[in-house]
Amino acid sequence: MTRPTSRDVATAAGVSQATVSLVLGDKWPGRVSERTAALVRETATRLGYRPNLAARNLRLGSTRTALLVVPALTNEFFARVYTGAARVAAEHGFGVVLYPSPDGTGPARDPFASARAALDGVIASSMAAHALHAIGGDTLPLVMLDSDPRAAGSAAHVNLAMADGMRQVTQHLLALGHRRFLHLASAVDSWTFDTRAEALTTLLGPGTELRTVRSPLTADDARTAMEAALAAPGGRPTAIVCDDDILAAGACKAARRLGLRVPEDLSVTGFDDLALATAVEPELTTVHLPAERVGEQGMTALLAVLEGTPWTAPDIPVTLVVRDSTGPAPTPAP
Amino acid sequence: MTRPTSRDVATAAGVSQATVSLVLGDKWPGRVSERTAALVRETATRLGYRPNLAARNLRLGSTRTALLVVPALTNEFFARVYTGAARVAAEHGFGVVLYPSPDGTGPARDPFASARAALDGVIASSMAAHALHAIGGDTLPLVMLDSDPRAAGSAAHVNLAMADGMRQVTQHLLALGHRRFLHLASAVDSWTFDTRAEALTTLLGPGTELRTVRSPLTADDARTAMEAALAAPGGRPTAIVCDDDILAAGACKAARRLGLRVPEDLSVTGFDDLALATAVEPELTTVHLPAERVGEQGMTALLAVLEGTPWTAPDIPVTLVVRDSTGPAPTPAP
DNA sequence: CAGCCGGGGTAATACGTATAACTTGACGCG
DNA sequence: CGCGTCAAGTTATACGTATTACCCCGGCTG
Repeated sequence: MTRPTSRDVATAAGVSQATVSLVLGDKWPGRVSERTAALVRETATRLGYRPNLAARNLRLGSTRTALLVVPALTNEFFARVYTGAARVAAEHGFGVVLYPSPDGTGPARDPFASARAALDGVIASSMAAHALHAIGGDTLPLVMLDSDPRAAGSAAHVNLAMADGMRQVTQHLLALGHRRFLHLASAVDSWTFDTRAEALTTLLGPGTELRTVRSPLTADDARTAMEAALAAPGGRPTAIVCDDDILAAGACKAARRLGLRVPEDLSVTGFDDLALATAVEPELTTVHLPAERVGEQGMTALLAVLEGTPWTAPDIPVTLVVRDSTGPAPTPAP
Repeated sequence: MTRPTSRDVATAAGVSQATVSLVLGDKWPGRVSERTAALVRETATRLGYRPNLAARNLRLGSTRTALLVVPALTNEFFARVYTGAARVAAEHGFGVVLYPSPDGTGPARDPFASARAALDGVIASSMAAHALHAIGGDTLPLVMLDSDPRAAGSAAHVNLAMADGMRQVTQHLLALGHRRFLHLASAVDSWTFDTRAEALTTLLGPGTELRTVRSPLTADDARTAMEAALAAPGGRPTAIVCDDDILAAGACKAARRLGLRVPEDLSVTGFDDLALATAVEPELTTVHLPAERVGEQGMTALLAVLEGTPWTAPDIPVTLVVRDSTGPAPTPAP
């Protein structure tokens, strides 16, 4: 009643276990005759044979499995990163296993144990890098996603052109005449967000004003932050740059609650281009981040590293998608 | 430069490999003295020893790993199912690996191979059941999520009380005076959606009218379907029941494009209670589905099945959350 | 003092696979 | 005719762990 092994197949087919292994591994240029090969294959399927992956992994010393470390899968962005990584992995006979909650709600246990499998390498989002390091994940081949290229030593990097994304946002808003900016920034401490903040600061020239509010990436926080910011003295901002579509949607909603129209009175931009961006009204002007491609390139990079090939690639380009949440700056009425 | 094995630890500590295994496995009631145990542990951490999971799995004949088969992780609902399953799994020393694209874009290969690890059991969403069967996954302990309890033979089931959810929706809308309904139904062929459609049909009494449009679960499809439905002759519906929040959001947007106000002219309800539901305006009246609990119970059920315990549990209750997208039926004006 | 017991450990083994090393006929060629 | 060659397999082994069965020795008991 137990699963058949390669030896069972061998016995049933009247050959040796080695032959079975050779046939099923497609390793028989001239080792096995076509006749016996066919016999072995037929027997294997007849018995419903499936190789024991644990045994194979042990023998080969490699599991063809990568660990993807991300903050939370419920964030559509990371779900898409996973999808991309898993696709490339599958094309190369690899699997991807997740470690989604290093700082989240789950029990913060050893990912290498929770993976329940030996790992060949790790792909880690910078937003979970601290957990990685605390655990000793740096003993495995490592690819970092969206992390500071100057840090992290020898690890391969896959980065989005975040600074350029912010440049596109800024230029778009400046061209529309905006001068008073509010940056709804993520409270998460990460290279990604630092880079954006820095880019925004340097790109806004003289004659402009920038206020920054840091908050967690939830719509509620956006609302609270907005109310405080718009009630502040000294003239309210006309453009709100958000680190995330969720924040942007929250900002739009908060604005309307306060009696402001978007985009007539207030322009709002986001980041990510999630499904949410086109579900809300007005549809969000936002920076499209090709999340799947991040996953794909991350896996590609890891495969290269595993082969010993040095890997490097330019930042993944991002593009501003102009929709309905931005418009000309309002003329300073009464 | 290669990873240390338990034998390396043994040699370094001056004991046998068996002792190392005993100590690290916490299997020493009186087998090993406290002194040597401490020595072994110290040596292990000093060398950075990590047990080879492949070898352990082979030896134990179990990997403590479950496969979760879902349609797509980018659907927030399934991401949350995963999260719940992974949490319970981790509490029991189990891991969860995903097979997310049986009918999606990815290469539809053998999930048991793509998992790259021997599996102890499978948790499968009904929306991917066909793929499971075609592959032979029924040879493993199986838990079905939201599938027909009468089918699938002996497999354990974890179901949401979908019919009751639809009942709450219907009663809510009937109480508001609605009599003309449009059901934006999912085109996916699944017990989940069939149950809802059936419940809706039977719950709507005489004197009511129901039209049904089946479409994929995307906002764009909702829009198209809406335009067709509202332009149809014979009086337009006043209540739109959607199988999904994404559809509902699309329906709201389409309505507004057609010059109809929600909820004054048209009431809209969703299903799932995704983050989207509160991000859009008006916030959606929708049926809250505790997705994490589905994952948790799925994993709990699988653990029970693996222990040979028969498992059964009542349907998971769902609750209608009334927000701003539903209101009294408009009085039939001119 | 012999026997026995139990604490503290070790040697040996099996899990199922992939592959290197070896074997065995049959055959071609000098 | 003898030897190298080659096709077609087979035998043997190692991967790293968990666990069973065994061993040794000091002390207690009768």
